[in-house]
Amino acid sequence: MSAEESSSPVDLLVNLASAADDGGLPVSPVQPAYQQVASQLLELIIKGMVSVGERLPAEGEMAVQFGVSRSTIREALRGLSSQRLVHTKRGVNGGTFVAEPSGEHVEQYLETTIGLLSGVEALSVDEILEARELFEVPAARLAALRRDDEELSILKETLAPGSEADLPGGFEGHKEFHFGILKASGNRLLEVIARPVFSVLETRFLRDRASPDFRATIEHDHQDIYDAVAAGDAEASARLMFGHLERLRPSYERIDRAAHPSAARPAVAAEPA
Amino acid sequence: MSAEESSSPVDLLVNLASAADDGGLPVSPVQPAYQQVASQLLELIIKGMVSVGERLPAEGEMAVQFGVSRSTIREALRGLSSQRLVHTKRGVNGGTFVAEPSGEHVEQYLETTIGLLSGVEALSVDEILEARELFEVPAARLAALRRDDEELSILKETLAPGSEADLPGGFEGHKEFHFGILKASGNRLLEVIARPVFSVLETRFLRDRASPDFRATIEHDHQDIYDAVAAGDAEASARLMFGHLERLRPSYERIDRAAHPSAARPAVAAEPA
DNA sequence: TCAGGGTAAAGGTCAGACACTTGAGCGTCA
DNA sequence: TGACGCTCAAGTGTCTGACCTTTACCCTGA
Repeated sequence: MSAEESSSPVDLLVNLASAADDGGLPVSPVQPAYQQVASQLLELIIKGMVSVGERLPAEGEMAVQFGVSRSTIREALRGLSSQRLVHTKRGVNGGTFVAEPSGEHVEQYLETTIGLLSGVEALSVDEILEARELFEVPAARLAALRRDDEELSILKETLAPGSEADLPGGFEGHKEFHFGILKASGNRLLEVIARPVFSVLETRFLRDRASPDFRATIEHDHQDIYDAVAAGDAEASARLMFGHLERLRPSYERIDRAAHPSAARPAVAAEPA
Repeated sequence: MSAEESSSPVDLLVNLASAADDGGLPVSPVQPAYQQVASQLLELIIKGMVSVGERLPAEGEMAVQFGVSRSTIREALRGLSSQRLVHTKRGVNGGTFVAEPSGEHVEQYLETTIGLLSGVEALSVDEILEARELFEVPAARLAALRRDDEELSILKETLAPGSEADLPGGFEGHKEFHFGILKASGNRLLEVIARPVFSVLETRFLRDRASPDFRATIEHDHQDIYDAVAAGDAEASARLMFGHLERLRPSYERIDRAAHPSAARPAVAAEPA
């Protein structure tokens, strides 16, 4: 209850007047101490005042500096570490370190959250499907223009027939192919964002696992897209990807019909050209 | 260190054999108890075994059920609450509640993380810029097709000349215009993802605030785009948005030149048609 | 030189206590 | 009858202080 005295022997304390955001109706007077501590540490990280890999003071030291107990510091730290902003190590030379941000963590978070958003009113399957097309069609275009030999050979691997046939539904190859396209697009932000969107659709909204001949269709599509990407034909890649996704669409639809009888806005996606 | 006895008087405990992911080199034998607890609670939430708004048992009760101390439970809870998966309330009828997932939280998280990713090797400004075009150009197209009257009038507001002229750089209107387009696109996932991408560019990579005549150019662009959206001309909207973003590009570039001398891959963005 | 044990720093966990918040119930008084 | 206010209890917030566990480093001895 007293992060007031920022006497900071170490130069960590910021004590930004936390009267910041009254986000609406419930005018909560003060934040819990652990939140204030977390906010201040977050500020330090975001503003780059502590750099990646750097060690924060020991929990006990921070407790003294912030004028709170070690438990409070630890609760603040848990929050940050669950956002992958810091990580802790035990033992001598252990401590709390500013984490190197990684795309994987973002993907993980997005997959969880998009899944949850789709569980409430906040997001319909149609929107996720549309977003997927918005991301993957340009990705295919970019992949055709930028893929290097290694990316291409990795992509080719995912086409290998039967190699994963034993997997439930045989959709692992499907997944890897699309991830390969995203990777070959050469835009890591696009990759980081599109992968969880794809994953949510696969893991949460795919009821009817592929029938044999539908699966053959998919594999045929993949082969065509691969050929276009390999040939460096951007527009063909985009067009084929669009066709592919449109063919897949019925497999995903009809899931949230009941739960979300939203006003069906016209489905106009990213048809290339 | 003993979340073993899932005797669950309440039907909450899942005790999924947490031997899951050895994520690489450091083969840590066991996870800390607070992480195990957090994982199990996360599982409950993701799988929908506890529904949105529902109250979890009191901290003390959970401590008994999981066979750990209340501090451990609280640390686990801090992690979940910092991911906005739960929130706590004090007082009678207080407790820990499964949070309603909201797009705002995702945006907040994405803005932070994309910013951090761009601070290390993981993401270049070019990639962010490209992603922005990938998102906003289709958004303009969709906005032209779907915008309703309210969205249109809100969008019009952001064009009001001089109303925000006092703001630093006068870029608030700029921001609101682009957010308005995203909203009018009618795809909430696209909106949630594109907004933080925009924000990162604005807040972290915009050094030279607009000169007066450059600002005039921007406002002119916005007016044109608005007209196209209002007219329902999808392709014109997309084309104009593309041109607009290309005109803005130089303002963002040249920031990470030194830090990221990455192999400049050909910049081929989402030119419409 | 190298293996082994000791050591100390730092996080992980626990138990118990008290403070603060807040809704609900109850009673009093106008 | 209704509004105000008091009290109570449940539950989170915070603190204290202790002990355990992990682990890099150092020192010793073969």
